[in-house]
Amino acid sequence: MKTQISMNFIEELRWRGMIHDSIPGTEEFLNENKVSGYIGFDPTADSLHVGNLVPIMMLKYFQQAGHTPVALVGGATGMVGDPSGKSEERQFLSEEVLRYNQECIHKQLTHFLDFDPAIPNPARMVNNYDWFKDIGFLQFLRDIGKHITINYMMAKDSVKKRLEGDSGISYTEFAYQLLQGYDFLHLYQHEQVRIQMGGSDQWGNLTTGTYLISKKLGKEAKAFAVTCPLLTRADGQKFGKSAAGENIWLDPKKTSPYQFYQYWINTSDEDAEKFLRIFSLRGREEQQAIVQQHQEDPGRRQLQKTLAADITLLTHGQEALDKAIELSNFLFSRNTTREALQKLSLDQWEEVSRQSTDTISISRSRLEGGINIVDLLVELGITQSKGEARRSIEKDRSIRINTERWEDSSRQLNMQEVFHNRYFQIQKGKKQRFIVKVVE
RNA sequence: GGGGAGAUACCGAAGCGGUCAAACGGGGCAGACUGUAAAUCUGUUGGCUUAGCCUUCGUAGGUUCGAAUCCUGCUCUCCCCA
Repeated sequence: MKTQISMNFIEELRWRGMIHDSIPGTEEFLNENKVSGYIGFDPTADSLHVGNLVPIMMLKYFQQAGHTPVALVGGATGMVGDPSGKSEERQFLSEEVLRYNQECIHKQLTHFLDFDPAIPNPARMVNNYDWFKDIGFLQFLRDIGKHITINYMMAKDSVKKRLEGDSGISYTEFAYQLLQGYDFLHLYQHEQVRIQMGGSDQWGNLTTGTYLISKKLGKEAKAFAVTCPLLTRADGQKFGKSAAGENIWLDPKKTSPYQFYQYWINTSDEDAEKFLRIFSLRGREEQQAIVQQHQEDPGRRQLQKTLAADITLLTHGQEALDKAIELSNFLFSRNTTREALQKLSLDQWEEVSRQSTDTISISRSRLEGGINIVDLLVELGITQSKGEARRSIEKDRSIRINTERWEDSSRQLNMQEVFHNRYFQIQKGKKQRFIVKVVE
């Protein structure tokens, strides 16, 4: 991963549409100094998800601009809970779970940031538990609490909303901003960090940090902050969630590269250009050319394909990307007919099934005597109930076996549909494709 | 502590003794049109051994030939007064 292109970081973010707010003077300061900057990640799950990708890309561009990115995992703050954007008090996670999650997140970040100590600005990873674990409550009150007034803390939007709301806010979450502010101060003093970045919902927390630094270290101490807008989708759905509302994870075990690729390929025209700007490492001119191509021939969906390929490459690597594309082409190509499936070798089927976590299995004994199609669809979880299965077949006419429409809900399916004694395909509608593996 | 309103399917919301598996809207799924876009139009959306049967209208009982609808206890939510 080569990341040594020097550029104006803020300018870069600007054309990519990634600036929501920044402290005055940030651009000049970054142009004159190569510094360290950080973003915090919550260790609330054992994988990052697509929603975390925006801050990750910020760090990526930060590093490309010659600065040093620091990823902070909130081992301590994660134990407390950020009230920003939350209407209710958060549940605690155990220390053990948090630690495991931190490790996983660290691993994932290495895909995006260059941690190689041989380069001048290798990325670093810190965990705020390391400096919080030894601080006593009294010490914290004297060192930090003294510098910030309650008035200041209550003026924050995140706090105000909760004070107005019904469920209130606990002292713990109220104090959260002090913890995050202290993070910045600590990193400022010990890691030469001069800027904190984050989503626009973090603005209040970031400014508490810069405020604390100036209070504690004096006016000469220069600290900056930049936030990016929260990503939205034109259709109003949450960005980074599947139709079912589940997160799209970066962990290939949770969301397969194929599914990941499919998430992006399904991006609407309206969103694709915006997303490409944020997530694609391609430069401005190149992106403009792609957008133009797309406008000339939208049917080719060059924009979505580029978007999906670029992000999948970055997240999962070349090999996984190639396979995701291959599988997508195979499953969605018009040329794929029953005959084409029949021609596939067993190895090819193995390959296809390995890539897709939409692969489901059924035991040979269930199939050999013939199984009712309705029972099969329910057993495989393709439909929720037999009623739905019948509706899909007879009313919607949306079930296809090995690309051919299945018309009769009472007809039995048997080993004749199974290729190489092992695999066959089921489609429900236009977008749901399943590889079924016959197991012993 | 006193008074009032309410809890209906994935969500919102009608229904106020039979014709209610429950109007309508949203969401979901599917079909048509397309480009695995968007918009639009259409169908569908508790389960089953489907001319029928079973389970659902906060929860437990009761009244009735018959209850989502009436009565009682319980739980929870919201509002007003203190």
